[in-house]
Amino acid sequence: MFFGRFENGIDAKGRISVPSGFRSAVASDAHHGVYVWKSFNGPFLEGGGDALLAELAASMEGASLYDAGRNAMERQIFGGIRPLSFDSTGRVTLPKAFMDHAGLDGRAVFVGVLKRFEIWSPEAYADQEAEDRELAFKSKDVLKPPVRVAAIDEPERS
Amino acid sequence: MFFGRFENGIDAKGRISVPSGFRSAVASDAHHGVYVWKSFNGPFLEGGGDALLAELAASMEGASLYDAGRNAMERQIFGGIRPLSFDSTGRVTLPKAFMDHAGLDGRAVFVGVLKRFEIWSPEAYADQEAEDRELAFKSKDVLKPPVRVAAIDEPERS
DNA sequence: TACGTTCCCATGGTATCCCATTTTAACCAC
DNA sequence: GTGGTTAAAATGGGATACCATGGGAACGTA
Repeated sequence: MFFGRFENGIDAKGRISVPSGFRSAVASDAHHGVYVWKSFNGPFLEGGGDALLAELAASMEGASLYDAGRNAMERQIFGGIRPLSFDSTGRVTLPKAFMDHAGLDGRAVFVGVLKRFEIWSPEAYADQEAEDRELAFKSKDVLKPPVRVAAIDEPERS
Repeated sequence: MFFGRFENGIDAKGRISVPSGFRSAVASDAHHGVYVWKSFNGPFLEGGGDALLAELAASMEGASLYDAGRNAMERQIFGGIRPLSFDSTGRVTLPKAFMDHAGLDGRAVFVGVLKRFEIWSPEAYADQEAEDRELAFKSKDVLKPPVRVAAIDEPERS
């Protein structure tokens, strides 16, 4: 499970430390690292561990094998997934294309959303957050979370 | 289940003893600790155990994985949650950002509210309590609680 | 040769762990 | 009820390990 917001630096080689809490969330996986892809939902990256891949595969089961939408989504998601390995200090190297997609430059924000996590540029995340606040408020009756959504603040350095 | 009011100290490292009754409430959880987040509802923290987390996660089910409202709410809620682990004596260390949100400085009040608990600064809690007492009194006929609301007293040292 | 990628080691800061002490609460005997 | 004994809880501080980050060496490829 991935929790919390953390902002870390990206060095000249494209390396970034994965927050330690995120690392321990995938510590028992066969793959010593995380799977990351360009979100087709916006200018950010998504990622997760072995468990997430299984869930994504399962969520495709509903549609027919040759449904056009399913195939498009499969290509988008699975075709674009890159397994990134941790180095000895827990960093991964982001492919340049990923950084371009998310507009990353120097720093990045990790956001844990249980089974997944997202990687945003600090600027894009600030914008998205404002939108999220409104959307979450509108959706609160549909999703009925046990806590009320009202205010949000800065991600912290990990 | 979390019950009672307890006031404990926060040391220079940001550590605070979780009341032993609260610890035993999550003793059987997989996570040896509690999940805490900044309340969306005021200047205090909220927390709970695995059971509460499962309830939060369940409230997200039903919407498509990429429903915009769900995504927004996931980022807002889970992005703000931090799992805090107990040390060998049952303390957790509060992130600085959390202490700022709740205005904590030196001491804090734990309030058990069944599935959840709240963490207040003693001053903010005193204010809130005065308000609560009045509100609870006004609402007693509307809500028809099975127990009578009459008097409230000091939080005890745990 | 020039460049990119992958290891490897070094460092400063922070948080975690461990041990010791104090305080509080619970229990028992009288 | 009183006093004393014991166990549990809360607190304090120092040592240690971990985290995030920077840079260099080795390797492969264009």
